[in-house]
Amino acid sequence: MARTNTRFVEAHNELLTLCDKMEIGDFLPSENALSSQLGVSRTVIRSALARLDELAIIALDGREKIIKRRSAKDDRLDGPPVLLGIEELESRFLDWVLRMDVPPGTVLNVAQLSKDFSVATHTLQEFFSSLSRFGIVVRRPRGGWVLHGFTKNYAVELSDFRTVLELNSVRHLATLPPEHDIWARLDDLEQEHLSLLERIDEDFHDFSPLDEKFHAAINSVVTNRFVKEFQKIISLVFHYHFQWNKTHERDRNEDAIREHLTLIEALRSRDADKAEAAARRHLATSKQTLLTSLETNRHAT
Amino acid sequence: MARTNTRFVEAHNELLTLCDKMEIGDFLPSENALSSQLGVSRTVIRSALARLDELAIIALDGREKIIKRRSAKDDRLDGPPVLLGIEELESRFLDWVLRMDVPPGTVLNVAQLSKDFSVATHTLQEFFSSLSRFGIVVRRPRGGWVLHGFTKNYAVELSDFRTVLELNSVRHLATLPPEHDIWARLDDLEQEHLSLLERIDEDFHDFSPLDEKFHAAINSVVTNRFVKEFQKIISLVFHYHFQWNKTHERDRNEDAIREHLTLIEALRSRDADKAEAAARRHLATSKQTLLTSLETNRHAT
DNA sequence: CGTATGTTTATTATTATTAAAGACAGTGAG
DNA sequence: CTCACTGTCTTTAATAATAATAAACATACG
Repeated sequence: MARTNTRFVEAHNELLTLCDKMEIGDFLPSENALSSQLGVSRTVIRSALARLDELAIIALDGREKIIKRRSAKDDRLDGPPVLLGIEELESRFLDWVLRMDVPPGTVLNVAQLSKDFSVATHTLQEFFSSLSRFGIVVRRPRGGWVLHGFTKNYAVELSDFRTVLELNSVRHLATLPPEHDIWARLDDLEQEHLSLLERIDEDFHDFSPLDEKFHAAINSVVTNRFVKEFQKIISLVFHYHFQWNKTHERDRNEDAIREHLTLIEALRSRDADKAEAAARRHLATSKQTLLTSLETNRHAT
Repeated sequence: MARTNTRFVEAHNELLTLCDKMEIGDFLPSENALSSQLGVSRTVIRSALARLDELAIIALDGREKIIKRRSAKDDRLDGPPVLLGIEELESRFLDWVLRMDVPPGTVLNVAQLSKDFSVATHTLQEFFSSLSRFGIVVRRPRGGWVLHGFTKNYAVELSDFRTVLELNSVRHLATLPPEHDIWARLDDLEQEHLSLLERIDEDFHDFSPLDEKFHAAINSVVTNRFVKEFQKIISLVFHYHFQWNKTHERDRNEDAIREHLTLIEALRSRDADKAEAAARRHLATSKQTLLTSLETNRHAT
């Protein structure tokens, strides 16, 4: 019970390799030095040293920590299974929703999911709480969580919000000086789009990552933590749903590529109005595709 | 240890009053009926009934639950102290940051705060996790939280984000038909502004709530959960900092009132460009005020 | 045969407990 | 003396254990 002693085990083993690197009879550095070297607190170092003393690998005598013998395989400790942190959890959870096609309204079982994802239940709770800010999950009155996002209404509002943010990026981008990095990136992206267009019949599946890359590039010119935070959610939801909707995928993607190219063209001409119009057109198409995909999948409420 | 039995205690007491309302010798309804009536699970009802049986207030005999006697004062149970939920916590926490003038970089002590706010530590953790989406607090590498928001950079990015959202609202508002509610609300707000302007020398403190009301009205025309979520954070941070900055408060507020009036005027003329320009000017002033207030308070990084 | 109850299982919210971090004070070598 | 080092103690956060609850299932009664 209580927290895992991963840090202790790791420090202990690291200390072993450290001893083996030194000569028998040498003195180990001070506890303070060791703690800052291994990046753990002195408390951990002291417990590890105490164990090494017990194993007679070192001899503690006041300030002196004399190395007495080499370490054996058995001296090393096995730590508990490492649990994932909250960052890894995010992508794993969203991937799960995506792949398993979890419908809105599903009750999320914290105990079960924590096993599946091998995280502490506690970590999942926190994670859900943070997602609840975006309404993707909501807390039920008496405990428990429900997957709530990914409904039609949600999609509409998210699309609209995306449009507001991205039009702002586009307007800003059109005013940037020619020496800005973005122009080179746009040139590269243009090449990638043209190349994909040539082999669209076979490789239309490759559009999705390219789409994400393109929109990420556009938004990268605005350095704003709120925009970036939303970008993550937005790109997730869009690509999630696009994977569902397999109807006319080839044609949709071809159209989208052409819209992207038009936007790049307009941006390069530095005509803000033209660029905005092109962006607006493309975002409207995206929104429509998203809504269609919702209807064909009957996940809407 | 483990969770509180609040639900049991409450159901138990409710059941007592229910019995007292009926005649001695009557039969209580079925467990299912009671559970749906009191809004708790059958398990809770069964535990409560079992206790009432022990106290000889009712007699359980197969399906029959016969009322045997009236309840006494002592039969009622006292529940544990009620802990606050996560919603109440939000306002209490933000209020604490505001009043105590907690500087950025402060390490937030979950154990201590959970006592102060009388919530479970667990609840605080979840709450911080949700705030971390907006960067107001951030998680430290090995556990713990730091108050991170409310720095200069944060303020700049928040202002910019606010501008993007609010200009969008303004553009939208200018296109609304005359029969829309918003026009009447704007008329009312105009009167309130004019009235405050007349007595500005004495009542300039009254501007802050009016400002919030005005901006809330503008944004109310966009029904989007993301916009609304942000509105909450934005209005908090702005009014938080404005309370700090007492320099030239009267003049600042008078200027802001005039800017509001100009914006109302422009909106009513349905000239989108004019309205946008007026809004942009006002938001720029707001941003400047926010930055100034940060510098005078030396909380910036 | 349907409704009510008895029983079991699953799941969550919360506490108790331990690991780790950090503070403080004492100690001894230079 | 003093400064780095160690011993001890306090505080804090992460996790396991646990009680409360919900829900599912099985059984019995009318």
